[in-house]
Amino acid sequence: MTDIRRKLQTAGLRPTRQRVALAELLFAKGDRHLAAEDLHGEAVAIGVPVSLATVYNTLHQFTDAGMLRILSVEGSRTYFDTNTSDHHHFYIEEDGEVVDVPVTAQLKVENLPEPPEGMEVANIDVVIRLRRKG
Amino acid sequence: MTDIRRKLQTAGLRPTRQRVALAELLFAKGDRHLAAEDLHGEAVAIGVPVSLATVYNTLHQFTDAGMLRILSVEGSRTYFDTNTSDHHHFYIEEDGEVVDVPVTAQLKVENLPEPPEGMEVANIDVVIRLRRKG
DNA sequence: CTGTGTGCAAACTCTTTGCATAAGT
DNA sequence: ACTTATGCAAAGAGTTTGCACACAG
Repeated sequence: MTDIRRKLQTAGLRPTRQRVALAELLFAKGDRHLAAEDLHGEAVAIGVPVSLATVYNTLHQFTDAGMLRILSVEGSRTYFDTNTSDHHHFYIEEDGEVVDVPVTAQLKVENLPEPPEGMEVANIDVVIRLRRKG
Repeated sequence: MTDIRRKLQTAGLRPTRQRVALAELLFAKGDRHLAAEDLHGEAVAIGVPVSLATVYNTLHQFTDAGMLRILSVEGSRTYFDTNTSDHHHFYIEEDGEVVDVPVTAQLKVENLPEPPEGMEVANIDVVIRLRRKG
């Protein structure tokens, strides 16, 4: 609670009603991947009538502050990930659902190539696309 | 030429003027990643006045036929990849540009986790996001 | 001929923006 | 008070769709 307010302060963001509420939703229950509309729905559901535009603003501010990451998955919607450390994802096309690869899997990427001149690696996304067996 | 027509036939697609022209653009020069508007621009540039809607239709038909793949990169635009085999990408955020990781890099993904019950791996996308060194 | 493909324009979805109002310090 | 955040509604980008006309087999 107060640590959420502190977290926001540190990021240079005023701990407004909306931002605190959204941050609580995002960071209370471990790793989450969600789109703006999902978060908006949750906020409204618990009686925090924030606007969708503010949810978008807030998600981007949190991303700029390093509190969230944007997932590399195709599709029209942008997914934000509350886990900003290096980890990887299953992606189920049919449902557009994203699931963490369990850390216990110890998935490793080997022989990482040299990036082109003047570039450095920002991060690595591994997306394992799944389809229903049949 | 005729092999492109055959390729289309095999996929159950009539080799129409537009589809042949688009297929030639796509598959003539090795691996390419492009968005619908890019391909549309190229077609118009060489005097094949195909409509954007047809380019979208065609790209999806080719994808369904396994001739193209959709890339897992975030962002508003959908990128299609003419290389459908397992290979990986650099993604330069600032430019929205996608570059193949050279095959010589021999990048390997190890300890691939078990997919959840009833699921199988369709493919694996590794996106190495780059930023300008500074 | 018959059925599929194409093109246009309109519709749609997700996201961003401008500006007046509200809230934080 | 002063400044930044919020909300609304409108605009924007990319993509999809419906339907009349055109073309391939």
